[in-house]
Parts: sequence; structure tokens; C-alpha cells
Amino acid sequence: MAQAQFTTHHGMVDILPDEARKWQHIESVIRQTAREFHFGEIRTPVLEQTGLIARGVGELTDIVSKEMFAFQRGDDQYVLRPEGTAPVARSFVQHRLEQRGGVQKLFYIGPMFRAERPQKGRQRQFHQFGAEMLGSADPMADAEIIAFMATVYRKLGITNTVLKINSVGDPASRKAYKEALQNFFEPHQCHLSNVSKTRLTQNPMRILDSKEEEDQPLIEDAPVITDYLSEESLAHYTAVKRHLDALGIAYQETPRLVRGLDYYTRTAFELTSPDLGAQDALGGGGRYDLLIEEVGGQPTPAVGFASGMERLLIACEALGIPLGEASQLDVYMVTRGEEARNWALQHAPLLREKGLSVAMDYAGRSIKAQMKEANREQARFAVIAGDSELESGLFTLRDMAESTETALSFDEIRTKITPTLN
RNA sequence: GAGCCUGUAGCUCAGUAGGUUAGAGUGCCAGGUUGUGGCCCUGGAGGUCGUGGGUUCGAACCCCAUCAGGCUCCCCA
Repeated sequence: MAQAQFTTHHGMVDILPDEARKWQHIESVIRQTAREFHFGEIRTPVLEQTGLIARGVGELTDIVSKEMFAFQRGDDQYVLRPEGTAPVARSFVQHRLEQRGGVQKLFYIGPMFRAERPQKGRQRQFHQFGAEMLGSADPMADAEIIAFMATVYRKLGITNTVLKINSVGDPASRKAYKEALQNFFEPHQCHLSNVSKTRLTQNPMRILDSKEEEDQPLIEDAPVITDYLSEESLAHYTAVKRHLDALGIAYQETPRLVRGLDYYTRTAFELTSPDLGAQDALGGGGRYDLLIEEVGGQPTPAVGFASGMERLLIACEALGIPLGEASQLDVYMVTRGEEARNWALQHAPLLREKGLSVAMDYAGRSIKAQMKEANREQARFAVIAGDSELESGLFTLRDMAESTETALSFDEIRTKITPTLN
């Protein structure tokens, strides 16, 4: 491979036009879904203050402790955002969105950054779409958020997914549960893996989603959080499940589901796909009733989800779901001679005004080469212009699929060709 | 951060007892048709064999390092 002098950074990739078409398709499904659920788009900066992420996501999380792209400039600490929820929470507080009344419903699509070791379905710059509902503690909000996420996948035809849900409780129930876990694991400490041993003191709940084999038998018997939920949290959880049932959204209760971000309270969920290998999470989310306060706002209950675009692409590909048609070229203007090229350059806009896509040769190549290109680009029509056509005012309109030609004036051509739908 | 595997033309890949100017298919460009595509024929361009060292008379092939990718661990989207 001829090595380029400059290349993308480790774990960061270019998305070229063929690939970008797929992204556009997925994005349009997301935007359409957002419209149907009546969520407004929010676009926050890619750079945030490091303190916001550290506080919002949690100092002890992997994301903050070892995966941040952060730098200092002057007195300011910048970080490339590793996720979307903390920035949305910041924006909510900064712009006093609670003053607008009602529940704020926001969605976003954009790049996130984490300095992890790249592998399939995991990049250092990756893209997420997500949605947040701020200002509602109602279990219906949880159900709507999950429905939003599920709808995107359903529309795209990704059906072999599993929705896992759990409740991680409120602070009080979580405290009780953590103690119960510590009491349970402590006597068996010597049977735990090394990672889990350290988690025992720092964050015992994380032991539950350990993949270490030696931990599995113990995890099986570990106490279940649902037994430690406060009355309110249990009622909330029950209501969320009831609403999902009513919506016809299938789910799997997963008492051991714990998410890696600190801000979750009560509802936690994750959508997984068997097509993704080691990184099997398509998306996930939950309720974060304490985050807004944590980043300096009034106490505000909220719930949201985030989903990985790259993983969505992988899932589509695995299922053979076609994404994004090649853009249709309506007219290729084939020219011979400088005069004809000038004519084409000046008349192409008159076709484009009608919404037609129009291409021409910019390299002064032979008619044959231009026809070849028209064919490659799957043009519907070729308009051929040379000296004789310019003189007579009648141009050759060639239907590429039919291989038929007619002599028409430019006005007739302009009237005859109409844009293809889509 | 750790382990294993891979790295030859734009793309998919051949190419070891280490030995002269490194190959195929496809794509690209051109000619066959002096103004016309898709099929066919012919020709051409394109690779310092990921990069840097080392071993050797000689390395795409052996050794080391490095970079990039893949799979797994960790964790997450």
C-alpha cells in the first residue's frame, strides 16, 4: 500500500460517499422517528469542560478515569465529549430550559470520543444518537424513551434484538443493596477474580456484570436488587414494565444489568444484538434523576437513551438490510468541443432548477469516455452536444436504459425529463 | 492496559528449501468504433511487498521493533 504521509488517527475513520449514503439513510430514519415522537434536536459542542464530564459521568467510571481525550489551553480544561447525556444536562441548566414549562424532549446525533483500544464496533471517534426527556418522573417517560429507541430499530428492520431492563433503584435502595452485596461476597472473597475483588470495595454492583468465569457461580447466588428496592422504586419499575407490555415491546428482566455510568437511578436498560460479537450492546440508557442537580441545576427527574451508529450499521449489514440507494443521476451532458462544453456548463443550471441531478465532463475527454462515465454513474439520460447540435439547436437525447435517441430542442428536453421521486 | 492473529497493485488475493526486471482477477485509462456506454478483444498506468532496523553474498519470505487492522480480556455505543 502506498503509504500516505498523513493518515487518520488510531481508531478514527473517514466515511466515504458510498458509506455516507448509509449514514444518511439511518439519520433520516432517526429524524423521522424523532418527529413522530415530537422530540426537538439539540446540537451541543464537541468540546466540553472537563469538570462537567468528570462530575456528570462520575470520577470512578472507566470513561473518566482512563478514556478521556482532554487537554488544557490557557486556564481552560477541554475534553472531547465521551457521551451525550451530560452535555444535554449542562445545556438544560445553562439555558434554564425548565422555565419553558412542560417536559423537555430532546434528541441528538453526533460524534463522541473515547480513548479505548479500537476493535470491531468500537472506535475512538464513534457516533451516537440518543434522546432525553427532562422534567418527568413518570414511568410513562421511561416507556416512551424505550419505545423511541425500539422504533428506530424496528423501522430499519433489525428484529433480532433483546431488550434487557432492570431497576438500579434510588440512592437509599442502592445503598442497602450494596451493603447486601458486600455482605454476600465478603466471605467468598478468595473465590472472586482480581478485578472483582477491587470492585468489592469500590463498586460492588459492577461485580454483577463481570464476565470472569470464576465469578459466575457466586453471581448466580448473589442477592437481587429488586428485593432491595424501596416501595417507590419498585412501583416505578412495575409501572414501566406495565407500560412496555401495553406498547407491545418485549423485554427481558435482567436483575444483574448494571450500567457503567454513575448517574443512573431506577430504570436501566440495554438493547443487545447477537451480530455484534464482543461489543453486543446496540444501545442503552436509563433514568438519571440526580444528574441535573449534580451539574448545578434544580432537582429534575430525567430519562434517556444513547445508541451507537456504527453498531447499528454492523447489525444492518449482518442482516443484509439494504441501506441508502445510490443517488440517481438524471442527466449526463456529453459534449464535444469547447463551445459545447460552455453550452453545457451554462445550461446545466436550467435543468438543476427543476430538481434534476446533472453531471458533465470536466476533463475534456472523448465522447466515448464520457458515455462510459454516464453509464458508470447510471445516468437515466445523456444529452449529446457538438458543433452540429449547437448549429441546429436540436440535441441528441439518449435514453441510457433503452438505448434510444431523439433529436430535441433544449426546451423540449427540459420539459420532458422530470426528476425521479425520492 | 494485556493476550493471540493478520498486513503483497484502488479492491479481492496468489507468490517459502530466501536467488535474476514481484503476479492474477477485478477496477482505472486508452485503442479496436476519426461523435456514443453496458458485451468482447488488445494495450497501458499503478506496488521502495505497512514502516524502520537486523541476519545473509542475496529477504515479500527469517529475527526484532514499530504502526495499522481483526479476535478476545477489560469496558462500553
